[in-house]
Amino acid sequence: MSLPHALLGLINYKPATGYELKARFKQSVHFFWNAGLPQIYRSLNEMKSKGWLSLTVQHQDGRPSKKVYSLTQSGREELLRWLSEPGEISESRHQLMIKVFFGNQSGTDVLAGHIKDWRDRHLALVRMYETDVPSLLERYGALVSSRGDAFCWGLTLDYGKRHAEMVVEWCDQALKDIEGLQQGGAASK
Amino acid sequence: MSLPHALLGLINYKPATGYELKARFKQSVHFFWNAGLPQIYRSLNEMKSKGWLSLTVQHQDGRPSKKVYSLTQSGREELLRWLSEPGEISESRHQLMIKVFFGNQSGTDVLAGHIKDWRDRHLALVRMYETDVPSLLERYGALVSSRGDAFCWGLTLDYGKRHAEMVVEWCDQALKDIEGLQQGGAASK
DNA sequence: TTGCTCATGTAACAGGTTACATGATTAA
DNA sequence: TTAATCATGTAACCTGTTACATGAGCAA
Repeated sequence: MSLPHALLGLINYKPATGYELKARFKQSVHFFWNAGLPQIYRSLNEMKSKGWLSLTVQHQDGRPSKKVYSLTQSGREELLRWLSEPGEISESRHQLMIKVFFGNQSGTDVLAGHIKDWRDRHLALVRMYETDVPSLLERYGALVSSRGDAFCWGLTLDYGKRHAEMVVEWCDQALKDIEGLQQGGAASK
Repeated sequence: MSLPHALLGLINYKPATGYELKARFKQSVHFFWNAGLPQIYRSLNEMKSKGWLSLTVQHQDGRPSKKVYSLTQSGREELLRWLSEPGEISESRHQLMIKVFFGNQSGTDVLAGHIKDWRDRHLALVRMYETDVPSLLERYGALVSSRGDAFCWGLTLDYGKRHAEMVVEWCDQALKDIEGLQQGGAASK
């Protein structure tokens, strides 16, 4: 369980409603984690009942009321406790790698098609990391920024970029290898 | 939903029981996907009721009977259909990156500790990809192997290794940056 | 007038994990 | 005699997704 802690971290920058939190996810950590609104609302309720959050209702004219959540002392403690805890090994469920693993059953043409797709998507991601994302982080950073925050966000950004680049390189090599296999020699029993 | 398809792929090499499939997962795709026994048994039942699998019960002396599943024609078709389908973008839920993102809230010492841990684990993974895993794949490959299968398995192996190497490199850079931040300049507002 | 943004949620379902239950064989 | 391996599963629970429900304001 970890979504509640991600929410604690975001709310700790600045109190927020569930709806706003959804948007903050999109602007910040959504490359590494995302969450739907129903799940956010559900989590906020649980967190409140654990005493991690306090709630202020803001009435608005002509719009639904806002439920603005803030961290309580106990919420702040829980966040720090979790952040200090050694992380669990994250399980990646990697659909494409399964398809690659069984690639001999689908045939190398199908396989090469998937890999080309994947390469394109990750190349686009690399571009995004280079152009769109920094400005996004900057805009988001403007809300609450300290130099330390910006530094940490930069680290995750760098990770995402390296990851996407690694994938592109792997795809290139794999496509070369497949070509070699198709031309070079018989690839059956 | 994709576990059933991974199971189809494994059974297609050779008929198997639920228990054996769990072991095969461990020997083959478990870097990219894993599954518990309850889930495997549940999936096998569903797959059978969809007509993808046929079942033979093998009685054994002094041991519980085996339920050996094989692919039906319809199962083979479903597997090929799924393998040809373009893959969904896999959502990685990356706990450590969340902790990095909020690293300024926990402090750079805690953060550096996590990253060191992670570096160690991935360095161990790199070593494993270099030594243990190839022999594992070979042993597994001996069961059913064709050159094409071995080739595809090698591709996933290469991906895993590249990934682990990339993580180690990122960790090294991040640790350097953190050090620089701690020495170089004030890291507050 | 069509669709987007703001703002709340509920209900049902799908997928994955953990705990519980059984019981024989075999190697340390 | 203790623990691991073989072999089956059920029940409960946690998490995440999708579909449904409401309703005002505003821009194209």
